[in-house]
Amino acid sequence: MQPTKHFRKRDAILDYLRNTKAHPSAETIFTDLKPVIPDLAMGTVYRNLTLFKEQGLISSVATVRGVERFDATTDPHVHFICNYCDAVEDLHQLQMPESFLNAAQECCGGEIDRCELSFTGVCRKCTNIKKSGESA
Amino acid sequence: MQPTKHFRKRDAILDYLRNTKAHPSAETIFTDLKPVIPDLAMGTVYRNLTLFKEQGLISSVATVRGVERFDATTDPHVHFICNYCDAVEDLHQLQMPESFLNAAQECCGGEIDRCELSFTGVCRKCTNIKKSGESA
DNA sequence: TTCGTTGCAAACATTTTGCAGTTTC
DNA sequence: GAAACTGCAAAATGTTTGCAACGAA
Repeated sequence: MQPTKHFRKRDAILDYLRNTKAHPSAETIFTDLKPVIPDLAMGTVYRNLTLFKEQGLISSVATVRGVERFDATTDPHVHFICNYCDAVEDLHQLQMPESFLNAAQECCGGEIDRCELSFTGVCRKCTNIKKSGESA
Repeated sequence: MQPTKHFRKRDAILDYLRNTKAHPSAETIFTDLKPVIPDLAMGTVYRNLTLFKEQGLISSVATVRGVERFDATTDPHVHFICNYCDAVEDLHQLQMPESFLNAAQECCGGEIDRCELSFTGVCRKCTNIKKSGESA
């Protein structure tokens, strides 16, 4: 059976997350979807985000200035967080060494189910802006 | 010149942080210090934590269930966060490979100033509790 | 009709802040 | 006395939730 034609907010939210690399906050999701779905409510965004997390469809990858950021990419990867523009980028190329993960499991003594690695700094774009500001 | 004898809240808060491995929240700091400093206010705790962060004396190591957790240990190290009891533990023994850090710097294109690695799971203590609960 | 989904607004929890009083030097 | 620090309470921020209305099957 075909999914209903009628627009379901839940699907829209998940689609949005699956089609972005920006690691958006609930607020960003809301703001971006609102023009498309005028009667969308923040409560719905939060409720569905909570649901998706429970279902393992998305994960919370960071909290930047007190705001939770989400990612629909399920395989573990490394993030870079910019202190200036608050962007959260993927560092796909980086792979955590297997031996390192094993060592972690070994020494924590408990059960590890997730691993979150974030580098913080100034992204390329903001570095350039800073530089041109200084030289001016 | 000797530091004043008079009790300064700021010092007490920093001392507290330097003498714990628990990665406490603002609330925990407040609750633990309150009996010792009865007229301590939450505002003071928050204000000083913000200050310490700016000065680089402490850092925010994680946000667990929406609550920020602090650490006065400045050298970068790995953390383990328990999903059951919300404990944040150090994994001192683990050292991130130098080559890995270099690769990160390389591929992010910007400037890295910090790196935060956290494993999430169930700590030894809570694993035991779960086990004894199941077998009972 | 039944159950899941949602809008709305109120409630909540955490953190920040303005102001006036206090402490430090 | 000037400047820094703090208590208090109010405000701001981000998130959750109760309830009634709505939608899908």
